[in-house]
Amino acid sequence: MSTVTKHLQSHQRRPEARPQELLKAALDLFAEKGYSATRLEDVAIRAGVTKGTLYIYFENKAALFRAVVEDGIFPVLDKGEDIVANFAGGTSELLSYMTQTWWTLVGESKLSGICKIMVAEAANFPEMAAYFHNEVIVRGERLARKIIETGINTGEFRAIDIEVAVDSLFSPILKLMLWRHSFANYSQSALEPRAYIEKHLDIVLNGLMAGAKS
Amino acid sequence: MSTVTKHLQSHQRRPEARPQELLKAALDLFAEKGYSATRLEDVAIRAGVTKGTLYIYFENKAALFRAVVEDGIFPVLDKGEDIVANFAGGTSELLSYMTQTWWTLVGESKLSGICKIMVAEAANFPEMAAYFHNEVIVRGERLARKIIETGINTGEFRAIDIEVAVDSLFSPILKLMLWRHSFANYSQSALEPRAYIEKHLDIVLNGLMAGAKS
DNA sequence: TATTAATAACTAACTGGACAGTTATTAATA
DNA sequence: TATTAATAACTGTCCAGTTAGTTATTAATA
Repeated sequence: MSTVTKHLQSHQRRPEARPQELLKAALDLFAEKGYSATRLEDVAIRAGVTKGTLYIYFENKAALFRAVVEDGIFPVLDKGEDIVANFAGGTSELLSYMTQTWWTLVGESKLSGICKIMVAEAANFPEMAAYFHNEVIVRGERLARKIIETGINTGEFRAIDIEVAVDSLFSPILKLMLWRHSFANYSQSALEPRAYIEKHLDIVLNGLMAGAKS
Repeated sequence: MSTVTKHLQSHQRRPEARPQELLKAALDLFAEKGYSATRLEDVAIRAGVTKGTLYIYFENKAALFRAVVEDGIFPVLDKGEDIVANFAGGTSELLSYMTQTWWTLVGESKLSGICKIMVAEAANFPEMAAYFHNEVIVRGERLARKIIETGINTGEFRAIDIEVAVDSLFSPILKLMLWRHSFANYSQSALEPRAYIEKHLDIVLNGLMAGAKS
């Protein structure tokens, strides 16, 4: 065992850039493989460093994951809250705009993988699950509720159960995100996500029954 | 290291009962922890045997999981196909009956955990994912399609996109199943699943818009 | 401006625990 | 007594987290 090890390569030192590069690599791998199956060594290699370096910037695997969530999802929620607070048009238009924006910023991006991870690993990492639930899900649901409440208050929507309406509207988009990271290669859909979302909104807004309006 | 080991206990030999007991124990643990995080030793112990015995009855972990799926879900799909083939009433009633039956047989049972596992691990176990997709998801979707096609043909439903309608109707139930095994402890719903499902069907059948019928 | 001392970014190699799968041995049962 | 269910102890591998050692970079001093 040679204690005198040759270090053949010289390594750039860029302490400002490392955290973001590690977060990007981590998001890629977490989204692809899930939490447990992602190896920190792979994350490090993808970011162009070794595992030891990763531990300089992040305390442990859980802290890295938390940082990925905060870095990726919080800005999207901020944006969503901003849109809802400032939107001028009708509630149906807001719903359509919000879901399409969500799809662009989350569904299409690697962030949609976070959602799969949380469903998958919540039972094994209760602390992580509680954090994600409180910081992301609750916040997202509050946003959705607000939209539907507005629709009911303006008389645009019927006075249905808001909790259920939130899920009737957003569960298919959740499914779309989950499928992208699970069965995408096996289930070939005839539709693009954006068209799918529009058709879905049409169904939920206007109903399946013949004789329902427009 | 004593090669001469004392075997203090005497062990019952019940080769007929073992497989079912192992399947039951495996379903419990898979549903609770997921696929990777479930240890075969724990499955064996819960079934009252040791790990070596498990390997007498199942070739490996993947084979055990496959057996759990076949043993648990195939009978439910059989039953679903039977119901659809023989139902007499209207399509809305059939939808309601099917979703409630599904909830009783799958949602409420440990089987709902299988769904979570597949979403979670599909990317890491492509063979398992392909199998599950072809044998369970495709079969379930075919069933759902048939119901909606019937509704359109009888004039009960509008001529909407069937693929989208299937998801508009069933995604919230999927969400209910996934949540049961992930965020259940954090998100307290005001509604029981059965009431939730009825309200959801009301929304999708009749629409969210004010002025849509009944 | 050239030299050198201090700092900390970074690496490579290690540790320890976990777990899928194997096997030699024991003992129940037909 | 022959068969085989069942066990206990093992092997090999994987991986999060640690640490001892190396070197790029900064800045103080000559």
